[in-house]
Amino acid sequence: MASISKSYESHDVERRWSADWRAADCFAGRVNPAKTPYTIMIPPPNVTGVLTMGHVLNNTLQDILIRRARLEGREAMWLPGTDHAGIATQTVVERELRKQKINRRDLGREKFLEKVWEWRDEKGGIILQQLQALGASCDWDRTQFTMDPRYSKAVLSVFVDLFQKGQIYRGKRMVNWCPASLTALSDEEVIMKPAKGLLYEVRYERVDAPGQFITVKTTRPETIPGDVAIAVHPEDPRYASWIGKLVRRPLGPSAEIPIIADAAIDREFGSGALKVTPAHDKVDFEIGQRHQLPALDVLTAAGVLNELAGSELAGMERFAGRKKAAELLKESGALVKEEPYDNNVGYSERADVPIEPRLTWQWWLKYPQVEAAKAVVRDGVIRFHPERWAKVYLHWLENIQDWCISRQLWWGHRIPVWYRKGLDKEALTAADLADPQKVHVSLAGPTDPSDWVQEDDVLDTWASSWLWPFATLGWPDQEAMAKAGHAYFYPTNTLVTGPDIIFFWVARMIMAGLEYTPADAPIEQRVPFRDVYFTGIIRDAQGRKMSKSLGNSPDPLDLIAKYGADGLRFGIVSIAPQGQDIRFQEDRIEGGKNFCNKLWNACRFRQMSGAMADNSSLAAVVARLDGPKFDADDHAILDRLLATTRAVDQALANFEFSNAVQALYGFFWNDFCDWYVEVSKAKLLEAATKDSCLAIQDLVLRQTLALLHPFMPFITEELWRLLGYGAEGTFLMRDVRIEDSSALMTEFANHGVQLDFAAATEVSQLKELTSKIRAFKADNGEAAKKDSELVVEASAEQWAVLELNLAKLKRMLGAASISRGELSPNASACVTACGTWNLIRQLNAGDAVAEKARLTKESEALAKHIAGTAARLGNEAFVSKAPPAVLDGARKQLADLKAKHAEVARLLSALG
RNA sequence: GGAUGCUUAGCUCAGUUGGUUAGAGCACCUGCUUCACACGCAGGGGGUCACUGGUUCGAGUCCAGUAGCGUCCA
Repeated sequence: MASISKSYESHDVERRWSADWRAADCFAGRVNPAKTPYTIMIPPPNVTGVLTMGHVLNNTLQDILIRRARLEGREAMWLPGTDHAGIATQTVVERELRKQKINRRDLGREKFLEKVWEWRDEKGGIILQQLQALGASCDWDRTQFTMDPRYSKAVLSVFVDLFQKGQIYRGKRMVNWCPASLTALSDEEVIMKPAKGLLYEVRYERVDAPGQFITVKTTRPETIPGDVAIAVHPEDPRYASWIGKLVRRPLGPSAEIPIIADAAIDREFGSGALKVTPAHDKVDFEIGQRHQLPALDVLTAAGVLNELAGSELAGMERFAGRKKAAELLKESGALVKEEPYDNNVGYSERADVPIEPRLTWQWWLKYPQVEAAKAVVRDGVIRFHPERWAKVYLHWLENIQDWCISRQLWWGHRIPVWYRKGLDKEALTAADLADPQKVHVSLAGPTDPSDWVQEDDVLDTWASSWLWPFATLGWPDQEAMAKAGHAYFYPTNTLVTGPDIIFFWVARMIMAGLEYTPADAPIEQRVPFRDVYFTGIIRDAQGRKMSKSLGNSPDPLDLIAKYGADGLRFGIVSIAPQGQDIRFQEDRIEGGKNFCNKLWNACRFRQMSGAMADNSSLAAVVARLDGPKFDADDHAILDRLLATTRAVDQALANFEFSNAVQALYGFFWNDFCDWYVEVSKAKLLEAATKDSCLAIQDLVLRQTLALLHPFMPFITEELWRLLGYGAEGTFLMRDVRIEDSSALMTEFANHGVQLDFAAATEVSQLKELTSKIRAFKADNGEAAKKDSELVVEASAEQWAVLELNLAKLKRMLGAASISRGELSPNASACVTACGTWNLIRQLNAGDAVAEKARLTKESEALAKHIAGTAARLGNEAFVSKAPPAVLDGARKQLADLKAKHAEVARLLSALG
């Protein structure tokens, strides 16, 4: 067997196991009716993406769930893939092409798409390799891409189906227009940002009464040429006589526009009058509709003022146009005032430019299954963790708006709609759209393609990823579904994602899942997942969101190089409390690495301590235990092992990942390494106790490695092999079944090992004694002294306990001897209370004075505490109302305190 | 404006149905190259639990309000 090196070197270990696991096909999920499946679909990262800290957290958690499920004997399947990310990818490739002085429009649609595919084949999906470096145990052979031909077919067939069901329609409506990407966006893709702008007060002169003006306030004077009316509230007395009159538009081609009355007007804002510009504002558009007003669009798609804006503004970019418009209004005297104004401006999520409300033809989806989608979350068929996100989800569904699913892009699923040649797309009526002679909608396309023109638009990316949980399993193709094991792996179990895409993705997947499963199937079979775990957002140390532009996001690959994948995983999980945002601090990752090293060295110590015996199975290790010869430490460490096993089980069942990590860390470092391994050093010197002690170490290490494996897969697999727990060709990650605490106890019982759970009390007393004596030695500058002569005052019973543990204590206390003594009144000696025992120590005169002061202080503190407890017990209300257990606790506490107080008094008097 | 989360040690955070003297990691101080580990060991200091009021025998924990920070929605 290879010996274990002095420190853990992650790089080689990770590379080696990555390769071995892949070669042995350890990640594959296969249909196996003898096992219960456990499925996770990865939230597909953008194909343009690179690994961020958010991905590290999210995917580590998924890998923990998947690896744990495997260890529990379930058929785990984690399906990976990438999202074609319409706008993002198209933007990246366009940028690349621009460097070569190539414009997408010059290239043409087909050639451009070829370029995108080339880019994707060459550079796309790097993130999947990065996930492999992190140790993600995805079933890589199942990797999916939302633009794969088969997946695309699923997307388009859903479009056709929903169209046929009447859920999809085409309409000319106000959309969020991105003037940079030249496409419509859904409401969810618009980010509201506070902006500092100017509010312009502009006056419009009455046509029939020159010299009389009505003023309005606007942030967008450049759209004045698009004004078609001024609106006031019908009950506003200030304007009662104005309604129906005409005013002159103060900018752009000269025009006279009416003053109209509309109840939607806010009388409190500005002068109570609103300029109505239906082409450039959603509210104005609605007012325009109510009053049959035209919409004058003064902007081009790219956000440049057009000829309708008038010769002075035409050709100007919208923000320059705004400035110019203000100047022109000033010159003509129409600008009354200009003041700073804070408001919220919608930005395009992708292009990060202000969006423009714009009237365009788009495809819209009336969401299916809205009520059912509410019910499954409300009724707990799907459980959100933390639960509070359910409220956010339900609120969105309550106020749901139709989804604009068309995008004016090339990269994406081209909408399977064909228009009869020669038809004016912009002039189609609802009847036209329903007429198969004029509009053809199908997967296959028309049989006479030359007579038709296909829709240019593609679908919103989310209109493909909302099918992810089942389209990745071959749906709707029966043969592909059978091959992928759809019937076995669907529905999936857990979704791990960020709350930022609860609307984009989670809600839509639930609706799609419900829509595309048989309505008569049990509801548990129709939802796409049962549990949704929402991670927190990783922020930098200052609490800012990590972003490329701020450059405040560490590169996870650098962190892997520095701390190891396991260190990174362990560290990030340890700082990821349930559902709270996370402030990233690199020292926590360093802590993860240090823990790896600790684990490594504890195993190294085991290897150096004695020959390896049969570790090949739990039964084999347990058979080596010599139960009847266990001392208190043996009982206690196994007791703690069982408790830790239970704590981890429970934490994982509740998605409390950081609690699981904390339980393992505390157990292994403090209970095992700092205490049990230290007491082992004496036990290993005795032939009588050596073998059983080594067996206990083997047992603890075995169980700890299994419990830790989901969190730190590489180092645990390596140590598993090095310590002989698994034979060549077998893997901890694939071939091992983790035991829960009751299985461990059964195994112990089978081999005649009966744990004494009371031993923990004795051990905690020994720990207190040890710690007190060490503190005493440290106080006296004897911390490193190896040959202290210690005298302990103890009753016969107490001494009997100490005697059993003398060898261990001597070693840990640096004592040449520990003997029993009695305190006699003598100014040069005193005792220190060490839990149940007292340490007698010799003092010189000066130290005696200090000791007296110390004891006096302690006595006073005790007296104060006693008074408090006594007062509590003296309170009749407390005695009559508190539960018996609490009452007993208080009484016992008082008795203990009094005993301690008396003891301190005795020591004081002994000091003279 | 509505919703929601947070405020506990110098920092980042735990603290499960209310119950002894509120915990961890890091940082800090002291000592130690002890035959697994200095990526370590031992010892130590450090907290009016944001504020105000209420409920209760008892509040970090429950309720109401206030302030500050954050997020989502409009």
